[in-house]
Amino acid sequence: MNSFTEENYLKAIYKLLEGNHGPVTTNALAEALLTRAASVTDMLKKLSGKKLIHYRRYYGVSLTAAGRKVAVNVIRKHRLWELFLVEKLHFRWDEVHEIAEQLEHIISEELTYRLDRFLGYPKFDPHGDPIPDRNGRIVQPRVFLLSEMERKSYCVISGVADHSPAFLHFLDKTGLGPGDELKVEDIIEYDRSMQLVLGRKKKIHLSYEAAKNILVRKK
Amino acid sequence: MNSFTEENYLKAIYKLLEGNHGPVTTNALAEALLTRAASVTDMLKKLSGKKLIHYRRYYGVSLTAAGRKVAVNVIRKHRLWELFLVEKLHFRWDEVHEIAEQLEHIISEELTYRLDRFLGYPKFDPHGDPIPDRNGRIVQPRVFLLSEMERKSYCVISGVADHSPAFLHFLDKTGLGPGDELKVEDIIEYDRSMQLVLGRKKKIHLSYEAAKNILVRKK
DNA sequence: ATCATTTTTTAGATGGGTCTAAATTTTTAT
DNA sequence: ATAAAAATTTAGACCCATCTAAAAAATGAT
Repeated sequence: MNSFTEENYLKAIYKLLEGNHGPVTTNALAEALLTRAASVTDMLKKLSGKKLIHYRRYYGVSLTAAGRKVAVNVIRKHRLWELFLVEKLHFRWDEVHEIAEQLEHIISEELTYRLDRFLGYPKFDPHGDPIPDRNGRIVQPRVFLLSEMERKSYCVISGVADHSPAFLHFLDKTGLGPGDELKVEDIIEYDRSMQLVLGRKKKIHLSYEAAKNILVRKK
Repeated sequence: MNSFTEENYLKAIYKLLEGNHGPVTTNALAEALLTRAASVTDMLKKLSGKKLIHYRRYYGVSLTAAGRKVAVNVIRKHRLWELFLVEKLHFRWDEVHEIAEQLEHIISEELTYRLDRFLGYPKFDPHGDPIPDRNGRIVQPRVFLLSEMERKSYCVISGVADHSPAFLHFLDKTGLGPGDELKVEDIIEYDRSMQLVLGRKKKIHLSYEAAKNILVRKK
C-alpha cells in the first residue's frame, strides 16, 4: 500500500513528465509539492526501492509502469470526485480542487467504479481534463487556444491556461466555464477580439487577451 | 487541525463513554483501537494538551466539550457517507463501514453540509444509527429488542445487537435490514418465536434467538 | 494489611516524512 | 579548462505515532 504522500509524489511526477520531455528534476518536484529538495531526494529513494520510479542520482526521475498505474488511478479518482462535487453537490468548478485532493486518496476499487457508474462513465472532469477509465486509458483530445479558432467554428471550453483566481473569477462573471459550447461568430481584425455565442443564445464579446487563456476542444 | 489518528481516538472515547458510565480506561481504548496501552497513554497526553479530553493518570479519560464536538462531527460524517454509499451507489449496508472509516476524515464543512442536503437531511444511517445534525444534536430514539415487542405492535428495524458477519448474513438472507418496517403479527408461546409482516406483504417467521439480536424503534 | 496481580505509565527505540546545513556533483561562464 | 554558480545529495536532527521492556500505581485476595 502507498501513503498519501507517496501517491502525491507519483501524481506530481506524472504531471511534470507530461509537460517537460525528459526526466523530472528534484527541484521541479520540490516546487510542485511545496517542499524541500532534500525531502524530495529522500522520497525518491523510497519510491525507487518500491520500483515505482526510475531514479538516477543527479539526473532525474521517471515512472515505471507500476508507478504510472498508481498515478493515473489517483488522477482518475481526483477527477471523478471533482465531477461528483460539481454535478451532484453543486459546488462551483473552481471550488472543488482542495476537497478532491483529499478524496483522491480514498482506497476502494469498488467505490471508484461505482462512483464512475453513478456519474455515467464521464470522459471529462469539470475543468475539462480527461478522466482515465478503469484500465488507465485516457482520451487525450487535441486542445487549442480559443484565440486560435477560426470564424464560424464550434468548440467546447475544456480548461484554462491561466489558473489565477483573478482569471477564474473573470470567467465566472462573464458566464463562461468548462463544458460550455461556443460558436465563434466573428473575429474583429482591429484588436483580434471575438464575438461568441454561448450555447444557442447568449452573445459574448471577449478580448484576445482573455481568449488566449481559454482552452477548447474542436466540435 | 486534528490528525486522522486523533479523530479516531476521540471517536473511540465517545463511543466507549456511551456504553460504560464513568471514565474510559486506557486498556479499553487500546483494545478498541487495536493498539497498545503505551501508545494510548502517549496519545492521551497529547489530546489532553490540546484540551480535547479530561485525563487523570491511572484513572481514566472523558471528553471536553471541544473533544465531544470533534467526535460527533466525525460520527456525523461517517454516517452521512455510509448512507450515501448505500442509497446512491447501491452498496449493501454491510459493505460500507470500511470505506466510511476513510471518508469520515475528509475536511470540509461545506462538503458535509452539501452531502447532508443531497441526502435529504436524513436522521438515520443504513445501520439505523442516528445522524447528528450540523449543530451536533442527535435524535436518540428509544431502542428496543424486537424480542420485547408486543403482539400487533409496529416497529422499524434500527440496528443489530450482534454484529457478527454470520448474523448479518443471516439477516440478509431472511430479507431483513435496517429501515424495514415490521408488524408483530403473532408470538408463539411455545418457543417465543415471532410471526412478522415485513412492509405490507412479506410474512416472516423468526426465532426468539434471532429477535433478541435485532434492535427496533417503536412506531 | 500485605503481597501478588493487573493496569497504567515511563523510558527508550523505530519508521515515516520533514527540515537545515554541509558536502558533492553537474552546469555554466569566461 | 577551470572557477563560480546551481542543482542535488548526504548528514544529522525533529515531530508523529507506534512499539517493547521495565517501572510505578492501583486493585484484589487472603
